[in-house]
Amino acid sequence: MRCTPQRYAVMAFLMDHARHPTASEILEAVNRVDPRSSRATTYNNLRDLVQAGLVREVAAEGRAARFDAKGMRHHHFICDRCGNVEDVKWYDVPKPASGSLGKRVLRECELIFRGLCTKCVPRHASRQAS
Amino acid sequence: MRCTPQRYAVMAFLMDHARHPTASEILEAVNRVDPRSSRATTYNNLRDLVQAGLVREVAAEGRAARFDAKGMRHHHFICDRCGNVEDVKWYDVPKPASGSLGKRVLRECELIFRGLCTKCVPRHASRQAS
DNA sequence: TCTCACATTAGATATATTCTAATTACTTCG
DNA sequence: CGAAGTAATTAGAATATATCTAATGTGAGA
Repeated sequence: MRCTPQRYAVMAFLMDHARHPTASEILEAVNRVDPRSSRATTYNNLRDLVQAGLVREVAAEGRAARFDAKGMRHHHFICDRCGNVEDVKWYDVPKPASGSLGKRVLRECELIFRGLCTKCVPRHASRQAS
Repeated sequence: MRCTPQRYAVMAFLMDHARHPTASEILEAVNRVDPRSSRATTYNNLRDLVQAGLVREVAAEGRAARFDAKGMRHHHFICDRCGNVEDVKWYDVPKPASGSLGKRVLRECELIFRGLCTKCVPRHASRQAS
């Protein structure tokens, strides 16, 4: 895999932003600076980077896929209210009772926390303002 | 919230199928039997059921949202190869070190395992056939 | 029965992603 | 350097997914 400017820009952006941007956000951000990159290229590059193991696609419910430079391992916190995905410091997780996984081969596991993020906690009592 | 035939059909289908179907799959399945239900209704009902706490939207990477009747709690196993989402018997997970969550309010947490599902293990060594 | 709030519907629209076919750029070889 | 082959990029079309709209249907209580 070559290191093209577009590919590099995608990777660089992901390394800089722990915010788990969507493909569109990445595309937009990359295009603000560099040789205009097209939608297709951004999606292609994201796919390639995921395949190469440099980037991870984050599991979340939202409609748009979110991405994450595979740096330090971490768990994820998803806010019930604003939908933001944030990182939570990694700690080891106990494996499931032997047997519950059957013949499956386990590669990794990750925790997903749900609740209210720091920004949304103060508004806890109030209804969804929007 | 009334119990309409369409809503009931959605719920019934989800209770019957631990397979985490997508909205389209639910729509299609429901329409095979009952008074034809429309896309909009299915999406509306899924949204209502999620809000009512009867159904959960599953966190996975795929493009289409997947749903899950909120029966017994369980974790999820996502196959690297075929993308299927399967249930894993629930067990309690240690809370993160106090402090890593900051001011956030934790509501629940769930584990996501990744690896190869029973069907895909035998083909482990081989390349992706498709 | 009448009425009103809630449900449903078809289809249009919006959003997200992938595909296609043509072009461009890098690398290797002469 | 220049030709040729391969990979990358591109614009826009096509597809998939989700939501919206406005009209219509339905059921419970007055």
